[in-house]
Amino acid sequence: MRVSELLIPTLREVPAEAEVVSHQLLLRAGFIRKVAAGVYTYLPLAQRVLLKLVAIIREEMNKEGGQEIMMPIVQPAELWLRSGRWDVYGPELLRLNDRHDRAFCLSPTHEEMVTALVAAEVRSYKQLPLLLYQIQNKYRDERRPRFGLLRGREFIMKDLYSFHRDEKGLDITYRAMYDAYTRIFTRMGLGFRAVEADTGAIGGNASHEFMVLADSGEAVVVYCPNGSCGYAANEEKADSLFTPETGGVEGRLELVATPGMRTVGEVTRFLGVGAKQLIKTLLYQTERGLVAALIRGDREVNEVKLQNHLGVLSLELAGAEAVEAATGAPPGFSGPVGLNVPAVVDREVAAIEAGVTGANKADAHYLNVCPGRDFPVEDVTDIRLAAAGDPCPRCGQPLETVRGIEVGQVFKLGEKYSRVMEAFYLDEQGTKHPMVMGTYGIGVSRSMAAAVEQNHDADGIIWPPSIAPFHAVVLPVNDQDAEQTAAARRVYGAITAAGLEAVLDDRPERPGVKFKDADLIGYPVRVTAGRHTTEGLVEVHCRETGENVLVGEGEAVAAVKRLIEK
RNA sequence: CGGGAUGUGGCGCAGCUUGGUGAGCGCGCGUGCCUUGGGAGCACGAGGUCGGGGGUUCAAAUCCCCCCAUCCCGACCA
Repeated sequence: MRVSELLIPTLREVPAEAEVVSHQLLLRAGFIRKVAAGVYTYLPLAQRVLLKLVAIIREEMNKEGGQEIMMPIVQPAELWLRSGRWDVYGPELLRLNDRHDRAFCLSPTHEEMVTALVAAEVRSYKQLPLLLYQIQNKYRDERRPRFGLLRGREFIMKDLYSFHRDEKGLDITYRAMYDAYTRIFTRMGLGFRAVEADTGAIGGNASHEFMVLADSGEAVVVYCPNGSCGYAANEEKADSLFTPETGGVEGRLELVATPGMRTVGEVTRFLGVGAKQLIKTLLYQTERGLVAALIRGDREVNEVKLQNHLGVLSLELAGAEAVEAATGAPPGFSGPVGLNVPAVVDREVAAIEAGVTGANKADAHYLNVCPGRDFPVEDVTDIRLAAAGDPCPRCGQPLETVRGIEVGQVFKLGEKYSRVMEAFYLDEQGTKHPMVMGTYGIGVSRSMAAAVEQNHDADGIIWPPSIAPFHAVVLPVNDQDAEQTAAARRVYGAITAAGLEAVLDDRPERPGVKFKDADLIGYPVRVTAGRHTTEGLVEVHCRETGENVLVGEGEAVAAVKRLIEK
């Protein structure tokens, strides 16, 4: 294709709204344009990349027996009322009403719809397992869309849903999907890591997330640097070895004045004690009422762990009024002594001999607080957030953390949806069972942005060849030079005839403009027809390495191939 | 949802404090000349409801009120 005929509106300046590099470069290089906050149009170059990503995904899904279907994005409320998620999903579900005032939503995911379909059409164990997938737009009314394609309100997802007669069947497909995902992201040229993920309060017993490692990622991955161990989990799921430290020496409970000292930092400085001796008391509001979480002063609560432990659907820190009503003191002075709220005690707190806590009185703390003596220790568990430096739960080496962009997740759903949507099958004996389900997602549009986050330099994008919009650009330096333009056309023709995808930059622009655009757009290979065409030579340049070789016109195709296949 | 900021031609911005002069600058765009190995130069030119609505005033991009949009920060670790 000719660049003069393509819609590639590159920008010299960075649009003010773009914060992260993938957003900036995709805008500048003419891949995307914003329509509304978190909603984008994909221009021709982006569409080509998306089609490549989709082709890779489709191939690997089909290889595992997936059958592609298409489902409505607009879905009736009844479907979501049946699963209970109409109420649970909250404001992130983009809802709308039709002219008859019937309620609908734009689907953020299709478990309900696909399970209803299978419930209606599949009856027998002979029809299982069944793997259905779709690649479509999905919607999430983010409270705050940001980072361009990384956190949009409309995004493209591949979701595969698997239906099995039992856990054993699910395990096989789960493993197959895990392997397929590994192949997919490898083929996309992404540096990624599969990590253990949390399965949430309801259902499910295994999940992995596929993280593209990038500083701009919103997710934190905790991993063990010991290669032979290989432990890796997302921050919410991550465990660490329990290494109890008995802080302090048992003594008499003592009330001290701590005027205005609310935070751990303030209290430790004021009293001259270590943060490890502080017992933070956090009050959470749940649908079953207030709950206190006790955690060491130098730790943070892992709310996912806490929520799972409690088995509640909603969990959020209580407001100042609620804290005051329950403890009699403003936030900052809460403590477990005499507190009439059920408490979850972190196992590290239980090990403290004599700690410091809020006194449930404004401007006062207790010293020498003994767990068990001064307050009941009944519900002990691990509710702390793992952090860098903690010992690995498997091998004990210090853990490290890295940021990542979640591009895929595989999840064992179990029977949660099949039960509520009544997806049952009959076994050989004619007995009815709920189907066992799995769900496996890939963020397609997000993967494109993640690829840019990971593959760029000061000049622009550096597409991995497997997902580049075109493999090569052929660039005549001087568009007035008949020899150069003729050579460029010949090489372009040879490259495309060889089955590669190329563009010919035939614009009547000065060379600098064409070079800059080529770097910005990130074609993996550039073929330059310049001064050496008089000797029958063209330059073949690798965007990634900067490698530049002069070859005879006839060898240009082979040189391009070598660079994109390496 | 809370806080902050911004909204002026396609993009990036100035002008607003202290109301009144032809609404300006750079880039981009069109035409012509010229130039051709890293976003050239000259000339001419097109293009703007100053986010929207209301108000104050003889007069509003500029002051006041409301709304909308966009971006950033935060969303409470006691």
